[in-house]
Amino acid sequence: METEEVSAEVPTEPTNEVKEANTQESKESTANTDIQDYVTEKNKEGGVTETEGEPSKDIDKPPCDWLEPLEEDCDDVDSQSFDGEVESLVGSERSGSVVSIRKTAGQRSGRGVGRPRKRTQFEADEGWEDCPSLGEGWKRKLVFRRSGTSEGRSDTYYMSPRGHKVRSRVELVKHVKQSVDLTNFNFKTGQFIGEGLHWRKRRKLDSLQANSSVPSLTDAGPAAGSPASSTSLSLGTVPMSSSYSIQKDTGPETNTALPSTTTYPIDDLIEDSAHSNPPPVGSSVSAAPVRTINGASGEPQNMFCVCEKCHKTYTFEEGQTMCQNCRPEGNTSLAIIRRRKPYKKRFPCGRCRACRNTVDCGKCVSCKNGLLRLRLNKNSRKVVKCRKRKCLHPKRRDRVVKTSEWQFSNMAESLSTASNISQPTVSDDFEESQSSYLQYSDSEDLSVFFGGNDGDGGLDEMGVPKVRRRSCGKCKGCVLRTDCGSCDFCMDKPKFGGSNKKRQKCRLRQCQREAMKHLLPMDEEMLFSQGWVPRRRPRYTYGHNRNRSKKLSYLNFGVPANKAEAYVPKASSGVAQVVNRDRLLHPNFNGKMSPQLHTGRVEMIKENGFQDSGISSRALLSVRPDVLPMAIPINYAGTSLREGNRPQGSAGQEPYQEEQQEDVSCPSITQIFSMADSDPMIQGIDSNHELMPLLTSLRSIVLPVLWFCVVVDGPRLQLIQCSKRSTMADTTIHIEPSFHYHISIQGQPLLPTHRLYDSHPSRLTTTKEIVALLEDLERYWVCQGLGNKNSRKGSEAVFPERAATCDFLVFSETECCEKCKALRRV
DNA sequence: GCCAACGTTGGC
DNA sequence: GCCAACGTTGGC
Repeated sequence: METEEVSAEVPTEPTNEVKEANTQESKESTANTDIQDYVTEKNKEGGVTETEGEPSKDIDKPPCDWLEPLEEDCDDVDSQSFDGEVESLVGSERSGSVVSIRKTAGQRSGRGVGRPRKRTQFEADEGWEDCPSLGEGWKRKLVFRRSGTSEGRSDTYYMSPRGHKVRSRVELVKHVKQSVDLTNFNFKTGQFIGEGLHWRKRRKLDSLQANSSVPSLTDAGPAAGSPASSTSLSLGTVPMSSSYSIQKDTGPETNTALPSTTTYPIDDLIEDSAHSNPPPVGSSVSAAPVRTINGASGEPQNMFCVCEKCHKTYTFEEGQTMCQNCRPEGNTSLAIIRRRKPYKKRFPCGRCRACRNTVDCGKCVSCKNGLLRLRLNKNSRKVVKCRKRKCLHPKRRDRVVKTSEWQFSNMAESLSTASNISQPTVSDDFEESQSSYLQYSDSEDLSVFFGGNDGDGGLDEMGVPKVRRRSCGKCKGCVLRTDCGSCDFCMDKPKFGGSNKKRQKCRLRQCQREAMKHLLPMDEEMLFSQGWVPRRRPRYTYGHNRNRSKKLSYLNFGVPANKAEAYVPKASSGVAQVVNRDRLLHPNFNGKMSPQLHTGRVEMIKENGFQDSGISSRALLSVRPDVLPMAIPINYAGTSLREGNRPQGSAGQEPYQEEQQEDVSCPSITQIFSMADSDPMIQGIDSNHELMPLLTSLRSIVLPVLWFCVVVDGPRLQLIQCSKRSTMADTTIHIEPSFHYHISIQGQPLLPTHRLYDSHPSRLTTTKEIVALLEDLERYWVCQGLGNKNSRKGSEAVFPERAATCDFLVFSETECCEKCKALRRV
């Protein structure tokens, strides 16, 4: 049977690509041969054997309702791996890419290979090929994903002549907009339209809203199985067993599944049906569901579909997925559409008059039909929704979630009196009906802060996908709209020059309330009200840990052992503990704990400086042992818990150490407040030295982020910004015994004429004055000097060329000081 | 136990 | 299509 391809005209896809592709057919016969070779191999790898004229075995599989949430097998097995193959052919490295894929597939089969850790394919130097379309020096690279459901898919990267790696079209535009117009540039292929063959982009069906079609091996049609069709391009895609496949029929009705068909999202069909006139050929929008691409006139021809049940072809009828023989009664297009649009499903608001109505009217069409149905079949369980009870203000899922968040936010304000929290008001009817989602959503959101469930795979017990619940929307982190740009998660972001591996939210913007649930409930509010916030969002544990209790399943929101410093964000207003990896491994910690366990534990921030050590001690006791804030000891010089920091109300209780040791199942920290007694940095200063009280005070408070006080020869105190990611990196405040001070930046003194000195006393005698100075310093950053050639790159230290009278410190919104600016103009 | 890596989803 | 970032997995 001769089969011709049907254009999968999807909105936004220019059909001139299609035409162009046809004109290029003969030129690309070699490419098609390559495709055939590769697809044949892919088929073998995938265990799929498909011969010309024979139906794919996949076709015989139960239909995959592609308007339902897809199971992975529905599209992954074929489409995703094949997708990468097509992309490889699209690019300039046609043959090479195919080979690379094969290698990848082979590697994949081996156990223990796994994805690269230390160096990703993107980072690897090999595989880059010249991309002359963008200009000299530009390189392009295809990276094939090698794991999970995206295995075989490819990402396209570019590297500028300067070595900057570009991961998206947007980034690319930023780089070349001065010199190259990318309007007609195909990011995937690395070519401009008109340069060569342009395959129609494949698009994944990851969302029904995306109006995408599902590629499959059968999509390889011309390349994979049919030499006869090698002269045509498969531009459409087909799900393995589409319920809505359409093809141009060139032969008699047959029970043979065609090697290539084209599918259309139902939504497209709905929209298409609304158009009376098809768009002109070449327009980017398809107004009708079926168009031939090779009909000379461009006029639609008779279209046929494959019945999803018997796989016979039948004349296309809008909204129908089966032939007339298989079509059940009442199988109207609208019925299908309504049933298969889960992502647009709306939920009753639960508040309107209709929702509150608990009694069926008995008069509306729905009620009458329901009664009739009951008469005909008393066992019928079909729920009939009285039209008088149909929600007047249905909400989309996300709106429902927001509602619940709003409810929580208001409730959260009265956290201290948890008994005041009222349950969401929903009508009985609402609860009884299918609309329990709202209630679920509310309770689920509340559970975030009151010991809710976790780690159950993204679905609740009712099969409803969980919403993302890591944001209360009210806390300081949630309210913050700008990334700090300096935490590790920010540094990972492409916009900050990162490689997008971590893909996590800025640490400063992570929900504080969400994290607080990892503390003992009785103290959550107290800790939070006192400004304690975990530094890192909690981890969920799955897999072999999934049987652990929910509480214990949260094990860590600390910092990796080797990145403790980097994890502390810049925060002008925040006050944080200093984290020092080595000090966290102080022998005073329980010897049973591994270094990794130690440093991977919790780090806490105190948002506001505090003097009341009792608060902090109480907080410490409140934290579960396995989430103890490791940074605390550093700031508690010479003040052990037993010596006076016993929490309020704890008189008569067992000593802290013993209390901790009771819990043998969790790591414990003993004598945590005594470690500073042996601090070698303190040993260098006489206990009667005038700086000692100030040092002790500084150690007993929480300094701004990564400022740390040390004693140096003199003796004198130095407050050092320890984070090299801070704008104040390598900045030191030197406090002399006379309490006079000066500031140095990168070893250079900040001139006494600097404005910073004006707003602070000439002597720093109290912690308050010091903290004020530190916080003031955080408003500045280091002058970038004369040029930007050495401007900030990641976390590297910057030593730009400067004016002799450089101010060194300029407000962070200013690039350089006036002196350097003047020199720049010269 | 831990986390880097990345698939995935939803917003825009 | 891009982006942010949540959720999960597999290797160490």
